[in-house]
Amino acid sequence: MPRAGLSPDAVVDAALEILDARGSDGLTLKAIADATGVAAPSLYKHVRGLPELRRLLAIRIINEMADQMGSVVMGRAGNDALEAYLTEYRRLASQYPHRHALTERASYDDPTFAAAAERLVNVAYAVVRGFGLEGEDLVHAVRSVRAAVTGFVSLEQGLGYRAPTDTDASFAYLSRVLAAGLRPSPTPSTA
Amino acid sequence: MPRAGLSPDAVVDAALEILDARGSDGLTLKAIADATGVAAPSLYKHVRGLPELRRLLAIRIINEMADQMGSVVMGRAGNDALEAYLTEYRRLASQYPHRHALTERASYDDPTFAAAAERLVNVAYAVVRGFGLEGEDLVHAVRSVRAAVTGFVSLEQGLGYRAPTDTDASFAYLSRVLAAGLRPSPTPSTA
DNA sequence: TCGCCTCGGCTAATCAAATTAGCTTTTCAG
DNA sequence: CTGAAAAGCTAATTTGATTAGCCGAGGCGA
Repeated sequence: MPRAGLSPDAVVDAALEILDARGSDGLTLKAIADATGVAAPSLYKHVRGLPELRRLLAIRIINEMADQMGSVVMGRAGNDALEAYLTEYRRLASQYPHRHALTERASYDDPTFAAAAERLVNVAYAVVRGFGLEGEDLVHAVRSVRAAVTGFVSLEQGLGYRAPTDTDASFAYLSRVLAAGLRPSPTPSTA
Repeated sequence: MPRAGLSPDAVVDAALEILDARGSDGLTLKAIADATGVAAPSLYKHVRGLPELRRLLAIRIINEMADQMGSVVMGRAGNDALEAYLTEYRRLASQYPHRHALTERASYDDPTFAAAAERLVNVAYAVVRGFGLEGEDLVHAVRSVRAAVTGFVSLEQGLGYRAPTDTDASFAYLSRVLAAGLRPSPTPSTA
């Protein structure tokens, strides 16, 4: 029997496909084993177990997001960049809803994960910095923007928005609120 | 052998305690059975299965949230109400992080669930309406506020905020951005 | 009060998935 | 060419969900 030629990365590849196709509940070692043409226990040669695999998967997803978000934002500034950031974030989340779900509540201690998360967050910093914010306000603004967009996506994917009102319009509204809020002068900073 | 005197409600009671204490992963029928002094299969006399139980639990949690949020907001208006709404939402989520997590991605078709969700959303409507918004803008604004606050809470609970910057201050910042954004006149509505 | 029927609980059994143990066979460095 | 580590495998265990089918408790009408 020839070897399957697996590797931690290959396992994560397969896991990602299964996550996209069957969701978080469908992401089982059994399913991954079948998909890679290997017996379930063999996966342990590449990955410590399911929790570890989920962690690796989250890292992969976040890194890919960072790449994608970074490339979309690049070459833009100010409102244009913010708009692109928000839109692309939402687009990604709706294209890969299960990735977003897996990622959303991820909270790992591990440094590799932290590094990936930092890359992603840095895109937001780049965008928000373009609004002339600095210091603490910059941090607050980044957190606010990320909170708003991730929250919107979660609600949109969950049951969130039942009213017949157009969701795109709501997103545009939120974008305007954020854009307006990020102007350094009037609103924030002074309570 | 005396009866345990269970009921669907009692099962949900026990489930809620276990959820709070051990988190979503710890929420197993086995654990609930032990906690209620009954054998696991007996639970099926009250609940269709784990998925059903989770649904009932989500309904319970959302209804309780609606009660609590409603009572906190009552008697307040405008910025004061918004502030109270946001603060209480965040407080609840941090007091019961696992409830928030269970609830966040809940998406059930069932009408009872929809009713509970509507009660909760209505609190937000009450708050936002105080800013003089109507029609579509009202819906957009409610969605924006809910997105922002749930997103903030999720990020805060996940790994979200690693920077040393004070999280309370960030939340206050977000609150200001929202309050400013809800003024009907300038910002939104016209793109 | 008595007898019956339903309901709530139980035990036994099945199934699925994770995980562990221990064996075998590639593979590839030397 | 050889030996050890790596990568698979099968067998076995564990845990939890769920199903099947049995049985007593107890409330209620006659």
